[in-house]
Amino acid sequence: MTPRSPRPRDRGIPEATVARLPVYLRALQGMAERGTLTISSEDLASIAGVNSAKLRKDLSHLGSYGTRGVGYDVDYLVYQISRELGLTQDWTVAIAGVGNLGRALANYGGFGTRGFRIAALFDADLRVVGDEVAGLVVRHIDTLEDVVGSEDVAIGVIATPAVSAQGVCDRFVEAGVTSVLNFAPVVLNVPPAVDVRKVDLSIELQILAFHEQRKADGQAPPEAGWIDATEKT
Amino acid sequence: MTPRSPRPRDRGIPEATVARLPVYLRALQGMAERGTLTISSEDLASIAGVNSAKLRKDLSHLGSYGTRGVGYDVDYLVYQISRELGLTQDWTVAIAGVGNLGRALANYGGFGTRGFRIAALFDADLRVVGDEVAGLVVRHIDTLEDVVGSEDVAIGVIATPAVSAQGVCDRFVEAGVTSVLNFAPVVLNVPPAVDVRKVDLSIELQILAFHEQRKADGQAPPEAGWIDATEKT
DNA sequence: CCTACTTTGTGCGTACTTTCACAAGGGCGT
DNA sequence: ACGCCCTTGTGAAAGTACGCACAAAGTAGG
Ligand SMILES: NC(=O)c1ccc[n+]([C@@H]2O[C@H](COP(=O)([O-])OP(=O)(O)OC[C@H]3O[C@@H](n4cnc5c(N)ncnc54)[C@H](O)[C@@H]3O)[C@@H](O)[C@H]2O)c1
Ligand SMILES: NC(=O)c1ccc[n+]([C@@H]2O[C@H](COP(=O)([O-])OP(=O)(O)OC[C@H]3O[C@@H](n4cnc5c(N)ncnc54)[C@H](O)[C@@H]3O)[C@@H](O)[C@H]2O)c1
Repeated sequence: MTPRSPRPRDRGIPEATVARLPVYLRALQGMAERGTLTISSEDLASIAGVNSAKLRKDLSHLGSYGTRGVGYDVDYLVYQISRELGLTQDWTVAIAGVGNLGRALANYGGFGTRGFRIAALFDADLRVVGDEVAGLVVRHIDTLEDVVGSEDVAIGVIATPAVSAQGVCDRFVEAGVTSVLNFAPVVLNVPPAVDVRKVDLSIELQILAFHEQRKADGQAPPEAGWIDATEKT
Repeated sequence: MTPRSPRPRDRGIPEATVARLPVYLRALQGMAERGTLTISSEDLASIAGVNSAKLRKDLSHLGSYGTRGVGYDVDYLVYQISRELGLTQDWTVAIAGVGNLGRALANYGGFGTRGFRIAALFDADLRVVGDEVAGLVVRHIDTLEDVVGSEDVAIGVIATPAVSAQGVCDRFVEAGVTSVLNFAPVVLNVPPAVDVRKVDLSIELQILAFHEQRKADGQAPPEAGWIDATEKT
């Protein structure tokens, strides 16, 4: 039953590790651009804002790609992480809701450069449908099923108002999309085979407010040196 | 040394709980608008997309605000969570970087309604400085220190390009801001007394890609029934 | 007042995460 | 060819988080 024929790495990479791999990847790509050939776990961890033991353990889930006494080959590690994350192929993205946020997303260049191709924009508002945004013509939401099928959309982005989000999500799912990125402030209900990730700015602000209040309440919390700000999610 | 005079709640609320309180709060506010007076942990958990035991344990960190056999009083719980999160006061927010994203944020109405007042917009581009966006005149980034001081800004939002982010962050911190929400794809370095939360769309997409690849590789992962999509952060 | 029923609050086992600390591996200088 | 020194990879410990299952507490009805 052990299907570990090609690579030594295990099937099960911890979720916490997966969430950090993109951070390492970005740091490594920066190093590569600057011409660095190898990097130690200590240095990379420092750039990525994590503990070096954590970094090593994270990377150990992919395999033994380091060289003791030397560190990691930057290019090789970039490749391994990219492959692990599924970035050696391109992914097709569709955005539903072309308002303030949807437009910002569509116009953002940082996606395409990382292997995410925005293939379609949808909106329900007839004043918006037909507009050209970021080189794409906004389609009517009712064509979602057709387009998702023909364009082979893998990831659906929801940037509609909250009330419409569940409906749009259902349509994405019905059309075969199994990954959804949700910006609307609602909890989406999906079948278990579908992954949903949410980005919720109000929640982020509220978490900050909580800690801000704590600082004000008590007193100055203990201090010592500088730390790196990583996700405290 | 036990300063637990007024409320029974403990000083230490788990981070994971804090991150969920805003979700509960939103669900409860929806209930309140619809005129619901009380709600059971089971029902609220279902709406919020969490396990009911988890919900009860989360709420128990604030105190014993439920009534056995009945549930929780919606209005009372809204108040308690709001107070815990520090939403009984307004928080002043400043946004640095008024590009695609900064504009979307400034124009977004969902902040003000939740006690977050956008007090200032900053940009470095002289073609942008002076523009009116969402009723505010964009100020030059070099006035940041003055404005943050006079407006008593508590939260700084960074929506500049990645290269400028650390510099802008440093200025916020120097000016006394101790909470930062970062949209730029870089790891910010801050003193320990400062909280940073990041929103990184590329990372979210890459995490989705990872799971998408897994689905394609192996087979449908084991599951059963419908689940609610909560943060898997 | 007493019984039946509902729902909270939490003790406890399990699983995941982080961090420490160090043996083992590998390069490099001599 | 050898030994030193650096850095990885990983056991083990400590810290968090989760979710089951149930006693306790409260409501409602007779
Ligand atoms: N703008 C922000 O900075 C921001 C911040 C946080 C959260 N959000 C959330 O993101 C979402 C979008 O925000 P926005 O500011 O872009 O809103 P918006 O009102 O500017 O845009 C929403 C767009 O969705 C379209 N739409 C409505 N129903 C639709 C449907 N059923 N199918 C397809 N399209 C539909 C509308 O026509 C509109 O163009 C909202 O849920 C909002 O709460 C936005
Ligand atoms: N637009 C999106 O949907 C999106 C998505 C993901 C991430 N991001 C990130 O958010 C940030 C902003 O994205 P954007 O699309 O709005 O970029 P943008 O280029 O449209 O806007 C950036 C703005 O920041 C200003 N700026 C540059 N240097 C500055 C400085 N030192 N001080 C103050 N302002 C400065 C620029 O003048 C410009 O107006 C970027 O880091 C980007 O990677 C954006």
